[in-house]
Amino acid sequence: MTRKTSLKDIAQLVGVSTTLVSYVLNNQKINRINKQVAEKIREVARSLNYQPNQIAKSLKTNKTFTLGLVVSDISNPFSSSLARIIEDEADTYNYTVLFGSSDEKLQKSQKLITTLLNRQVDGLLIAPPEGAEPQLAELQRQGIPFVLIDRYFPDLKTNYVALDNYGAIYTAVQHLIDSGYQRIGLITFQTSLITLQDRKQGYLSALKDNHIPIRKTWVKELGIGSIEADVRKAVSDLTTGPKPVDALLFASNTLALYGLQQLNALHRSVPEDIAVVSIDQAEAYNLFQTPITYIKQPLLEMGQLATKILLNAIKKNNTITQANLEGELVIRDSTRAIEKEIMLMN
Amino acid sequence: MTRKTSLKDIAQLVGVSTTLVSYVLNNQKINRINKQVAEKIREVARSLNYQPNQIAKSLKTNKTFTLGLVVSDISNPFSSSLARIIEDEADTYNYTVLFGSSDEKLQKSQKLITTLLNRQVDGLLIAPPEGAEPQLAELQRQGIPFVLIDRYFPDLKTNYVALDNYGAIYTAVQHLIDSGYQRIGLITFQTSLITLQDRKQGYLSALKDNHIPIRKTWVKELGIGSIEADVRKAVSDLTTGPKPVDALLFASNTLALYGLQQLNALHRSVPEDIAVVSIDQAEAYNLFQTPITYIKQPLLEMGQLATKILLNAIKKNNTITQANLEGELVIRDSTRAIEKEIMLMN
DNA sequence: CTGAAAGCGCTTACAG
DNA sequence: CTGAAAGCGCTTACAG
Repeated sequence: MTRKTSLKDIAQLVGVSTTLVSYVLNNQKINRINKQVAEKIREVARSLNYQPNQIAKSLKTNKTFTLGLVVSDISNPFSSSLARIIEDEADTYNYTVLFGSSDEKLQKSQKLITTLLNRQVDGLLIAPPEGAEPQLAELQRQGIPFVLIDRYFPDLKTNYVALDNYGAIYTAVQHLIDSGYQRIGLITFQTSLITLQDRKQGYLSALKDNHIPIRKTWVKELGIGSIEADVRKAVSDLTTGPKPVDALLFASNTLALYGLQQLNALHRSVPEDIAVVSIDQAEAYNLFQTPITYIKQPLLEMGQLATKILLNAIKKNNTITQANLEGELVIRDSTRAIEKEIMLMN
Repeated sequence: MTRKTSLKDIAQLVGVSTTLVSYVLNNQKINRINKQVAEKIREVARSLNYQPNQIAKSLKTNKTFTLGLVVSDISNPFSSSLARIIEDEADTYNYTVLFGSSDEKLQKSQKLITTLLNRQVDGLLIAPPEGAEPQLAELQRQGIPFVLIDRYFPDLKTNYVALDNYGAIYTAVQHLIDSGYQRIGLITFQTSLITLQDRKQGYLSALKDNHIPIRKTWVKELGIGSIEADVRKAVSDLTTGPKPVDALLFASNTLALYGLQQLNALHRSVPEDIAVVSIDQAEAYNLFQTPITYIKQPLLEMGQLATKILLNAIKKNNTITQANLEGELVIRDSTRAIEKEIMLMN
């Protein structure tokens, strides 16, 4: 690689000090500098196609204009959509984004954080896996600016931006009930993460408030082992037998994707045989036999707000911001009110 | 942020020079160094939780162990899947990935490349937009290591890893013909990019080799304006009228996603009314009324190979590698052979 | 076996 | 209005 031109090259060509070149190209103390000299410097810089070495700049200024993004898996549509929004927002402030996937593993998450910090990112956006409290507490202790996205820990006083999970699911279940569904199953992950816990809680509260007795068998909490097989089995279990559920709530897009496939495989009609609600939008829902009612996450707001909070934190603004944004229930055909046999029998 | 511990801190505490500390922590000249001193240095480093400042290291060594990834849009499943594979492969060699989305725009692509280079990435992985030849030629002139992914330019002697687009589509069309389809429509983008040109060429050649006359109206080349509306119109045009096509080939996952929705809207049965083949896998295809036959891109091989080639190029290996990888035609129900009325009429 | 010193490419307080 | 000099945190050729 041919050596890039440096401040020194320009200084020598113009016959001035690097100090002056630096000031001019950074538009500093510009009113004190001889106009002709400044113009000459700019001209030479242009002709040599000067590009500042950010690394050198960073070493001196202790700022890299780089953000670290730790998601669960960048190939998941939720993560990649968020990544795109963060990229755009960061770009507005001349920041670039380094990313990594933790695969919901504590160790990978820790390794990523360390790597990103060694690369001197100015701050971190993190979707932390279950049990990440100690890692995050350590970051806090070190005074490193970070914002959690999608997930957070109630015991940790950190910046975060997440969905109002409780409210979103509550609304969805209420909508199902209002549409005449009473036997509502929930397929979710088995995890202590507040995100999923709140979703379950929203479901339970909505049932309770509507005086619908809660049945343990209606809630399927899946491990992170063989998701596809587990979802398929859960769907079969819930929709088969003498008293199948009449509605199904999926607590994530991955769960919904596999669950809907299983409903296809079982030749269930939606919503005639069973109503369906999912969380997270996915292009895929549009290809299903029936358009799916879903809870739309405010991804744009989430990504932009998280980035803004982080940039503020980097600027030593020490307020803590915690945001639980409202989801939007997008009602489509999969939760249409159905004349129920059970009603006809009454 | 509390100041991080530096080499100097360790040196002072142990009572040696930073030179020695640097050697020990980098396992250099280790056989010449006093074992006890080395052990002491390691111990202190550990106790202070020393983390080297990569920025300082980079400035000196001129290596950042960072790769720049320029995709069209990180939120597109094709890009994000590739990003994930590249991330994992890069991580194997202790590299981290900076990413950016060009949105198929020359100017954004150029700006991204400049930004990434200013951040001193060791090399670039680029999915270039149409017309990027001059940008890339300039990179070549500067001796900057890079590898193109998914797209490339025949006139440019650069590293690239892409699909054998011609072969993949040829195989798909042959498969359609073998299944009894004769009136095959192609929906693609209007672009000079070889990727899409080869796809069209594969389609045309397969028809020709099978002595099926080529009809211009069967090929819809869409601009990048309002994709969804254009796809829907193209699908309607091709499947309506006195002589509709009996099979439809989508040249990208986005096209397929919208096209399939339109087939749903038009109440067309697949494959009874019309057969469908798409390129790129997408989870979505599984939710469609009929599982879709598609050309599976070898994403894993593509991402890994591209990363390996780039890392080799960074190590001053000057061979140029150009790879057109084979796609795999995954045959499913959407191209099942159908008893055709037209055949019955014979 | 060990260390003083130069230098990577910048920024910036200070002096004139 | 301008420049010499120090320094960011490392690495490494060189000398002893």
